[in-house]
Amino acid sequence: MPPSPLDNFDLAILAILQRDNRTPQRLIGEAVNLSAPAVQRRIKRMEQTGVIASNVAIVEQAAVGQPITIFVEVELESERTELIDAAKRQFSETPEVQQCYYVTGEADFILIITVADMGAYEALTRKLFFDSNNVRKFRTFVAMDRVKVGLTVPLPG
Amino acid sequence: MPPSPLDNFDLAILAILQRDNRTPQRLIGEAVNLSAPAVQRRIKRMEQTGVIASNVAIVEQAAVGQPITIFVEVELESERTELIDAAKRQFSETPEVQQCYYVTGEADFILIITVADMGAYEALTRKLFFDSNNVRKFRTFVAMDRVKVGLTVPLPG
DNA sequence: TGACCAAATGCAAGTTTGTTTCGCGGAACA
DNA sequence: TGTTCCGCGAAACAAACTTGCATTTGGTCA
Repeated sequence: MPPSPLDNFDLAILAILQRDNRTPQRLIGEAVNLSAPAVQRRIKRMEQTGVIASNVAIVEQAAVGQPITIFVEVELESERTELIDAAKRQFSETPEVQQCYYVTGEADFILIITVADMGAYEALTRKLFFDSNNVRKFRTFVAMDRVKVGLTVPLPG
Repeated sequence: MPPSPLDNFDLAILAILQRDNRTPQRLIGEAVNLSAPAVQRRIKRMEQTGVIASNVAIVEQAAVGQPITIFVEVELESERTELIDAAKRQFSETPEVQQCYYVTGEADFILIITVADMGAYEALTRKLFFDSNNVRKFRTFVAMDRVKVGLTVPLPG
């Protein structure tokens, strides 16, 4: 069964939910010219097929005492599959690692880290990088301005 | 007016909403030992004070034809304030630029870009970097695996 | 210590929103 | 032309959210 394609109604609904997923279905319906139940069915289907991965509240990190965002490019010593997987697992399990990508190019991983202060970051580098004997080197970038943040995907239409 | 501090109830509520912001307030109340209206009032307050920045649906980018994620480190020619601001503005306005950070270190900006294919990325580089006469150089990393993605903030407690 | 005030709570009623059911109509197909 | 299959809208229904109010809690000051 091919994942049922999305039509323009679905895309229009997604565009709204991506901005505010608590918009009442009635209003969504008015915006896209559909009845509320029709909107509801489409949302449900997109949730079940994984088009909508989740519904979450975005927390302002400064308000919960984690104002600092840091990027790290990590380069490993060995790229043996099992070591890569071990690294993925460790990064995934670390709460301060907000995002982790395995990439091509001059680095192997790119991490986005959220911490309270530089001391916390320093402690984290020890745990994640120095205590690992598979990290060749890492480069740190400290965010001065989170110019644009989100997981919004550009939608056709 | 100092931003009213968050107590353990608030943090517990945030932890839940960060995972699923459509959890019924009744269930949140049971989880944190509070009545539903109390939960509702706390959520409302955190929304008004900006602790909760927004409520959004997370869209699976592959499902909407944008399967490729790319990192770019951008280094500018000049760091004059007004040129920095112009760059911030342009990156912010570009839908394919999902995230943009102004950073310290060997680069000035780090971008996370979402595109349909490498052709789209190539076109975007032309528009964003080559057509700009203030970009000294940029380095590209293509994500092979989005190991961990989200905007979840680690919460104390 | 004791009285007062502010803030937050729980309960219950009222309102909005979300969900299911049902019958209808159009498109694809034989 | 008749049949089947989907998806729609209207209405009924269920669930969640919201508000008002009396009460409790915690802290301050005489």
